Amino acid sequence: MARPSRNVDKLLIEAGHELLAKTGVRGLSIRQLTEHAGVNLGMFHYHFKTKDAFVRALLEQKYNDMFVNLQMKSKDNASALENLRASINVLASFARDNRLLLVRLLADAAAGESVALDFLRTNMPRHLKLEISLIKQAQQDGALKPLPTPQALAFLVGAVGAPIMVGAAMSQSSLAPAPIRKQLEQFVFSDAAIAERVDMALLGMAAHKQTRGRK
Amino acid sequence: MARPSRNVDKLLIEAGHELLAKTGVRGLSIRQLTEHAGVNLGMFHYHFKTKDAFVRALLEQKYNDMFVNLQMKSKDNASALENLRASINVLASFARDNRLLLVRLLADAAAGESVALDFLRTNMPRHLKLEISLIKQAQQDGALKPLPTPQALAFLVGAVGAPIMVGAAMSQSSLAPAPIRKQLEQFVFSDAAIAERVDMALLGMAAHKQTRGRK
DNA sequence: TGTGTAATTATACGATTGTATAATTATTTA
DNA sequence: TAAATAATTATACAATCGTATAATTACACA
Repeated sequence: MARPSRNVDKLLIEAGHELLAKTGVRGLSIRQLTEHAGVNLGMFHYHFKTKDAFVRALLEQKYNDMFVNLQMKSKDNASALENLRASINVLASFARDNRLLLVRLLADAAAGESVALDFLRTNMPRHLKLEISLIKQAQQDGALKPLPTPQALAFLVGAVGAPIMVGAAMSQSSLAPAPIRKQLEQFVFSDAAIAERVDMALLGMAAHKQTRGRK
Repeated sequence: MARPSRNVDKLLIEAGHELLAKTGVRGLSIRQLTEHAGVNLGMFHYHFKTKDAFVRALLEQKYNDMFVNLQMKSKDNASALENLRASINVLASFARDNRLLLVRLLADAAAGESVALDFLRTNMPRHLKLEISLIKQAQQDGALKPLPTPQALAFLVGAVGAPIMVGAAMSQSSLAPAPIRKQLEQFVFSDAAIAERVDMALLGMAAHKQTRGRK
């Protein structure tokens, strides 16, 4: 190496993390990025060549940072239902902590952004695998009533996770005034609120002696 | 009027509805739009001036088309809980029927698109007002356990609605393979699946003699 | 039949985008 | 000290974007 690097690639990555959470993939402009990082425009192409490659690197790094701490270990001595409860709680707290990026990622994916779609396609199934098997196990145990897996998973994840995503989107888009945000923090984002939703969802999915008629 | 109109404005609106559901606000290009409508580029400015105005017109019209059929009438002789159950079912079926546009709208809003945000800010509260009051009423009746309103509403809407939105996004983005889509149709989108989720959610929120400890 | 006028066309402007590259700088090493 | 070379700069290109407008067309009506 002839000339020592000023590590502008790291500056770019850093700025990228800040901006991506605010603008999403499509809204992220390279010039805005380099300006924010205090770096020459040409350096972007020098290090990353294309925007897609950059965002990929960004997501990959964030993914590694985030998911290192997400080790889910089931206890063999506990029931499938209790393992599921614990697992969903961990997953939801994790989603809460990284809600800004997750909301962006989902929004980008919904908008058809291929980088975001690829990322989700590659990484999401891995993290839902455990939950799916626990749901099936708990159903076999008779602790949860037999539901089609897509329905069961969607219900559980929706009931617990959707409030987090919607809350995050509302907070960031100023769709909610300041006082509402405080309420969100306490009643939707807190560990207690998450645990409460998990309990309610599992209670709703529980096997009951008598199915309630609808309507 | 000197020269008879060929009604290109209606062609544009029609093409707009088709494209908006696929591309979102940001991804919608005027040239792509006029091309799709088989119309000269200049006609766009002639009729709508700006993209924002066009999208506003698009959403307004869609809104009128959609929400005409969404008349929610509570029955006085039924309990608040049963009124809530019926109301959520109607709302969810409605979301299911218009899921393509709704997903786009949410994604655009999450991306900070001001037209989408304005639309949601203006129209969403009106439709949730009834549900909020019914939740409070059912809680006073002792049918639902006392939860903070944001938590109760988010849980209910998330549990019932999130599966629809996620399913729609997955179907459209080819994030789900074809066989999975068939499953979605049956186990997530159907009236029966919706009703099942509503029942489960309300069951989870119900007042129970003894609160289950968590963990 | 000719005139007024609304609808339509072709074209252009300026801004912004992602990407690319030749020239210059600053350092290591021989 | 000179040569080699990685890092950095300034600048440019082609495409696309939303928006705008002068010129042309086609019809209603007097």
